[in-house]
Amino acid sequence: MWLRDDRPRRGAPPLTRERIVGEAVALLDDEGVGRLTMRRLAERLGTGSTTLYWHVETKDDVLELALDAVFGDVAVPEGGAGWRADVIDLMSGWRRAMLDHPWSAAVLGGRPLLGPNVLARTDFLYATLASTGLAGTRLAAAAYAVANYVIGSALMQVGAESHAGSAAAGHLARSRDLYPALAEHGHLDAGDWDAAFAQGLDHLLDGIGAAGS
Amino acid sequence: MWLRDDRPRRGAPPLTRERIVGEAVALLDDEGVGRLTMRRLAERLGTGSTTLYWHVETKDDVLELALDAVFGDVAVPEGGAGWRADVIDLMSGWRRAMLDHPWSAAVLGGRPLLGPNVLARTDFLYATLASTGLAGTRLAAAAYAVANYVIGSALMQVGAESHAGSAAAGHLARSRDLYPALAEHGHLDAGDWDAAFAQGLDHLLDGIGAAGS
DNA sequence: ACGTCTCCTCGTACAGTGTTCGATTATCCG
DNA sequence: CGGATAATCGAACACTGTACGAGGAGACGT
Repeated sequence: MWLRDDRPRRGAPPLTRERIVGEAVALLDDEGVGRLTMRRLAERLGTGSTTLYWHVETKDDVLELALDAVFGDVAVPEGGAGWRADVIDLMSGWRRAMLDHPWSAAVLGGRPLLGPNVLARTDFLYATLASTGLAGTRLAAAAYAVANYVIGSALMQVGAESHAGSAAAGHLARSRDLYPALAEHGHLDAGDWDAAFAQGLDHLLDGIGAAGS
Repeated sequence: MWLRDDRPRRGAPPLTRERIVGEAVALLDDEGVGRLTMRRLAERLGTGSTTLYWHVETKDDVLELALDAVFGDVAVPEGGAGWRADVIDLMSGWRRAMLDHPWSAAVLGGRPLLGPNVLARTDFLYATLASTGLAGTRLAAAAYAVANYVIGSALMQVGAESHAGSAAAGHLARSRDLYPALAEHGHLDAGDWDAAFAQGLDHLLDGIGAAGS
């Protein structure tokens, strides 16, 4: 997908890959991943559905492009505020982007993240973490740990919230005796997601900081 | 889904929910999530496709059940080896289960994890982490952090490996100047996933241990 | 023995899906 | 103006999840 070639052809056509992706994001935001259809997408763009296949190889391409577009909204910090603040900054934005587009969690699975927007932010993460003293494989592992944590967090939160207000709470309460520890300390579903995310990230960065110096 | 009722009826029928789920897992392992079809699944079971809908409400139910079945393979440690070893033990098994069934990463997205197998293991995680001194919301956040990390790790690894041997490496090399830090320290794709996972988990547990005491 | 009821199976059908293919138009270069 | 090339489109195909209603099989009360 990211290997293909899409240089602008002659005479800017009214239908571009950018327009397709933009409308796809809007459609996904409006109706969710289950309702994204080539025909529906084309309708919103005022074209025939098969026309899309001239600009895009497959529906999966649209999803991949839309996903990377979401990460394009993540602000890359200016840097210089100290590695820890910069990482927290970047990762909070990353998480917010995923929460603002909940379908991104479903699209993420089993797919390599190779879009330019993702790579640019990953690169910043590497560069920032390098100033802890980590390097090479150990740096890569630390960067992956942070990225995996934020992605997992957003994923789980989206999943839990998709169930909000349902009978899940009652279900958990009913099986109180089956899951005693869970019942005692409270499932996170009703809790403060932001604080939990910040705390977990703190733990992880504590560990990384200790390892780096 | 987990709220519904499936007590055994009169006279054990040859087609049970368990058999359906078992065959679904086998089919997913064999051919991947894109090839799971009600008709194909029914064929492997020797029944008509619409018969499945008597045992299962929707195709999504099959996926959810299959997903929880995967987590049923995760061994719950005996406990008593110390909280840290126990957590590492549980989480390594969790990760291995997801890597052994790569489709699970794709199924996970945007879905709440409420299956009994997941809950039982989450409960163990809570109970084990409680012995660090954490409790209440702070315990829940720590548990979520660990779970999110392992899920994110498996997710990313599956995604990266699904691309193995493709032109991705060449693509990254070609954009060396765009992503300098990434190029310098090496992407993880070719690296040692197991070691990276262990190191990241170490970092996280270091941070949690320091907070708990 | 018989009707009845409940569990379970299945064939048919429908509305929709992603994608292919060939024909058709629009737009530029020489 | 001719012709190549960029872009659009309609029709068609194989396949999807699922609703619906018709049936079969065995247990039960009488």
